[in-house]
Amino acid sequence: MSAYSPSNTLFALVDVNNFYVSCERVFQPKLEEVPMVVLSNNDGCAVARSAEVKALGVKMGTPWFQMQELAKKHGIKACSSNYTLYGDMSSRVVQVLRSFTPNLEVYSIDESFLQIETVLKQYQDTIELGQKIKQQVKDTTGLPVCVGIGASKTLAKLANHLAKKHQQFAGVCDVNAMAKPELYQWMSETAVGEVWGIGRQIAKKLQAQNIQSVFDLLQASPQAMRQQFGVVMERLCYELRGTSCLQLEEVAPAKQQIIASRSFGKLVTSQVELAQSVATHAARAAEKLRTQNSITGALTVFIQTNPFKQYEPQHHQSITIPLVDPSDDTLTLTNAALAGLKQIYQPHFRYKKAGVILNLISDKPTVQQSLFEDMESKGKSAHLMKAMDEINTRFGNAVIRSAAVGTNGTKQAWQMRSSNKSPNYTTKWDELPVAR
DNA sequence: TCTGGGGTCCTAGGACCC
DNA sequence: TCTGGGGTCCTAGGACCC
Repeated sequence: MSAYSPSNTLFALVDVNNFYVSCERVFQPKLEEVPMVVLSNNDGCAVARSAEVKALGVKMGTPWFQMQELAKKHGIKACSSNYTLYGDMSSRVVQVLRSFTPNLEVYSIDESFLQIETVLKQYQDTIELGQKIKQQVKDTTGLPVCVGIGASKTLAKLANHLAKKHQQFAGVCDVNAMAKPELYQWMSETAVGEVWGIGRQIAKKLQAQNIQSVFDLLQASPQAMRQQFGVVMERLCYELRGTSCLQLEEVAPAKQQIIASRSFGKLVTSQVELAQSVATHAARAAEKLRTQNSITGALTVFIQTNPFKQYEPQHHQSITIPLVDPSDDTLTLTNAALAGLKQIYQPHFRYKKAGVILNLISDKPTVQQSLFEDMESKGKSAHLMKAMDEINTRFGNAVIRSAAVGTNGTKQAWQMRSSNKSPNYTTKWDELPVAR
């Protein structure tokens, strides 16, 4: 049996180009064509770049002070961020998209997935639909978007990337409608690190085994990828092959945590100053908590030194304070946070950041896995390999959570548990021949 | 001198119960 | 039949996303 069912679904990913920059330009048209960035809190670093600035090779997150020279040379303008404005623009975009289909997932502030196979019959083809969406968003909100279409979310993401990068798509790309050779060509020209879910670390490991392009990854065996990188990677491989594993999430799942944190404009050493900041964060977090009608059963406080100051002593400390009675009360949460701070604070360090995390109450089961390989390394391997073969032939691709082998002197027995992500084969004893 | 602020999921491993 | 650490909860931390 397989956890992955084939489907004929078609996803469209609609993504606003350079979202924060584009929002600023809607209200300041004179910034159109001007190379510009939007800066983070404290005007620390660039969190959005215009196309011109990207073309200059400026990376996401580049500190503003590091690009002074470049800015002077190319006339780069900088804006402080205005998240209220961006949030408002975001909901306007979503409103337009909903007029195309109710089957929509708001994935982030500037991206939505649409399930489009049912809408399609009103249009000549997917490209026409994509262009309509693009035009409609532009006319209504002033924001430029690109549309990527594919048989899975991951492919829709990839298509969106192609639409953004390559002029000839005119902002709309459907990898599902493409002939295979053409798709493979694009895939081999796209670095594996561009795939949704492949970050820096994994990309590095993949490249080390000569998986450089998206096409290379497509060729790799999902099972082998799972062994090395885990179940998320396996899912991703199937997604790339056009088997959809990630569903549209039309209703946003309840949040599991709420974070309120800030960097300091300058380094802080005194407990009093830290306490002021922690109290502010606790209050802000409590406010967020109440607006979504939840309560918290535990609260985490953390303080950190500046990781960029390599030669300064580093201190990352956090503590979780359980609340006897789950609460949403500002005073209760603030007091708990301050009590936590008292326990982790150490003088002599220069702190850069402080924050509060609320852990929301949920009935989600915890997931644990331990691997055969690990048990083997603990010296239980004598008969484990046999047991493993046995288990594999019987249960195929079940995710094994733990396994054990025992003996009564003449017979071997094994026990396994699967994870709760796959069919639950809980405890099961069986006999194996004794190995010698 | 100056380097964001949110989130998610998965895995490892300790502690305690039986 | 009845093997032997398994069951379960919790926390920390790494990887990813925008």
